[in-house]
Amino acid sequence: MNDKSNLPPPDAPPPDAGSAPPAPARVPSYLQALNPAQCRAVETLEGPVLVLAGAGTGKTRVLTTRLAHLLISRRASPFQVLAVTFTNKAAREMRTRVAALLGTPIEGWWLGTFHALAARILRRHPEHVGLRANFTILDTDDQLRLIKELMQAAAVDAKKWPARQVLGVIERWKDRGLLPEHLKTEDGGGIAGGRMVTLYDAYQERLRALNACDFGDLLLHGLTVFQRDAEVLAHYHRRFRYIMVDEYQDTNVAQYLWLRLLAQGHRNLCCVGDEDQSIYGWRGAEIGNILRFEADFPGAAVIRLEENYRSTGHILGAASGLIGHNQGRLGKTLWTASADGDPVLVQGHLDADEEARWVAEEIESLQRRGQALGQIAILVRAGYQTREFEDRFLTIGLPYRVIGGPRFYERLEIRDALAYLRVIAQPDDDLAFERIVNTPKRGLGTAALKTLHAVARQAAVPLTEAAGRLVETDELKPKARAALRALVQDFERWRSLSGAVAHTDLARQVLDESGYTRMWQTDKSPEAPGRLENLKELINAMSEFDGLLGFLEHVSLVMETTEAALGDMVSLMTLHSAKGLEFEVVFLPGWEEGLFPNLRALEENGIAALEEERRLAYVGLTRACRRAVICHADRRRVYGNWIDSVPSRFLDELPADHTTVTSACPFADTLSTDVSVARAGLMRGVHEARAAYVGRAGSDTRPGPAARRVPPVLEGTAYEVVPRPAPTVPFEIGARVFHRKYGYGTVHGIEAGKLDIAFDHSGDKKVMESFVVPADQAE
DNA sequence: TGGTTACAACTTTTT
DNA sequence: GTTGTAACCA
Repeated sequence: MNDKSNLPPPDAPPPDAGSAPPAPARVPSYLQALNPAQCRAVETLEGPVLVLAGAGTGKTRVLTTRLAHLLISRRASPFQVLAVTFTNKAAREMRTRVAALLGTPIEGWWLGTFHALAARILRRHPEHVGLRANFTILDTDDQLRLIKELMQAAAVDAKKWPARQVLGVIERWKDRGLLPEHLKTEDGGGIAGGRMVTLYDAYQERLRALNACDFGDLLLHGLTVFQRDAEVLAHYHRRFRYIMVDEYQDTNVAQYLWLRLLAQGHRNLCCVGDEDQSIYGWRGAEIGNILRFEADFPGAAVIRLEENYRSTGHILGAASGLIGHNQGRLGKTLWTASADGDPVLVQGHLDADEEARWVAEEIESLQRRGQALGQIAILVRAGYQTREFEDRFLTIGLPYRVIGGPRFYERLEIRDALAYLRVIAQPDDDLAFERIVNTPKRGLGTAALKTLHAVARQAAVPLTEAAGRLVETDELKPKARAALRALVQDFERWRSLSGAVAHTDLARQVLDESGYTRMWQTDKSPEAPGRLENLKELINAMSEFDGLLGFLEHVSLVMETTEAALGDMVSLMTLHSAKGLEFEVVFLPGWEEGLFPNLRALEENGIAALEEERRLAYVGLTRACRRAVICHADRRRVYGNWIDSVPSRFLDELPADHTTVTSACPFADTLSTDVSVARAGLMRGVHEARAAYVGRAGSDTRPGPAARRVPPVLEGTAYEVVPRPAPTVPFEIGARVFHRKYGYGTVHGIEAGKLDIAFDHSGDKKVMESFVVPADQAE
């Protein structure tokens, strides 16, 4: 806990009485590396501070240096600093970078995500909210099953109001710090037949009975604990002398309230953020938090980081011009000392396929000039846009990776395995029990489950307990009874082992003895081997943790996949997942009305959504270091039908002196009037927007020579040209092959390194030889 | 209980 | 066009 011994000798004399802040004899080297604004952000330690850190202005550097500075100058011990991030990745990065600055790893400090820190506190005081210390943290899957159950019990039509939507409403309430008792019965409008609040109430009640909470509850319960127990709050006030928050623009109301309560102690709250990069409003983030900071914390110092170290002048100019159209801003003027570079290129296309083909050609041409593929990204508004690019890249054999796929802990087999472990760790976890009671099949079907539920409800006990009682009666048919008894005994045995055996061995044993492993071994579907592999990987991951409980906590709070291995490949991802990253070359396809700005977003949230979409565009542009290319297509297939599209209004908002506009549309200057009309319609209202989106033929409004393509010019850094690996094995017609994306298939045509493959589940595709392996070599 | 068919949905996503 | 879920049937 106390890590003073870990710290290097301080630059300043140690505080003897702990009162007077020590004055460093000289400016430490880690401060000399900063620019004046960054320096001020690091050295302004007392009182509320808002650091407005524009894109690429060295935000992380400031945060980590500030943290290191607090420790090195002996103003605070590690355990007196609370450092909150939004993602585990950010927390990890801060941890390693501070450790690097200090030259030693820090332990016992409070650095983590809102949720992880809140959970840590809640585990210490769970009784205030009716929980026990071993409470379960539910994931979306569990939440939805629970909601569905409750909706069925309340006879709410799940067709009309999908459980997803109901859960969404509850989560937004939680984001805003609202408990059922804060709401009026009619809140929630007509959703779920007007019974939203009743459902919310029932949901919370069930969670308590399950000794479980969801993500929102971690914060909400945290607030309740602080409000109910002044002693507890005072304890954390004493403890946290300095509080630092990253990505403040992404905090929701509950997080804001939580921070405000904790910061009341010493008032040393430093929030870092950028209102122009607030892109999570749709999941409860409240941009008002950052806009209101000075009003919330009177006397706050506001420090702007405006020197951008990432992008060229033209990219920065284009991005700044665009974001300047937003109203809700605190305002920053980013500048750079680097060269102007090339103007942002705006390129029109006929359709999405042509767009993908063109981008692929550009990438190949960049590659020929030595551009590393790993420094090229394609950032899309919606996940499905990656399809055309993937198809194209597969055809021409361009290596790429898609970021943001399905996550490890969300896979079916992993969730099943975890359910077994959860029941062992927390017998009240009915959701986990239900999940595996008949997986693998043990003849405990709907009838047996119904009886079991009845017993549980009648005696008001959890399912595990009810199962124990039920097998003593003859309510079940003999076969079902025997099966259930076996399961009950299994769990008793495993639970008694859990103290004695290593948790990894326990897990292995549970999977074997329950028949779960065998279930997949006998399964002949193509996914089965992979699933078994994943189960092994799960046990592997467990060994990093001391015990079962610690592992389960990790799984609940860190729902992320470990970083994919970094090969030299083009990255494909959504704009949202690109936040915080940077690439030398960025392609931004699909800048069309309806897609971007996104029509559904506008429908839901009007002008606020439009500004958020614009921030998303800003985030996209500012990811680029040297070159940004924006594309739009005249038509695009949306769910099977062709939709004519109009170039995005954001294109008009790009300052002309920072952009070069070309178009592949041969009618570029003949249809332009309709477009302005359509755009005007979008400004007036959403219904007209829809008409504009679906109804008009698209073209580029800008005058100028059609179809003249301005080739991208890169500044002359030379790179090693990496030769593509030669195809591995020659394939024959009829060969069974495996493909990373499309699965198993049969070759039925070969020409010039490309294979025609009939995939078992993905239809016929033309694929480069180097992208498939013989079926028997598949992982 | 498993398998098939019909129907609808379908923006972004971390914890 | 694709995918996932719910209802229905053998």
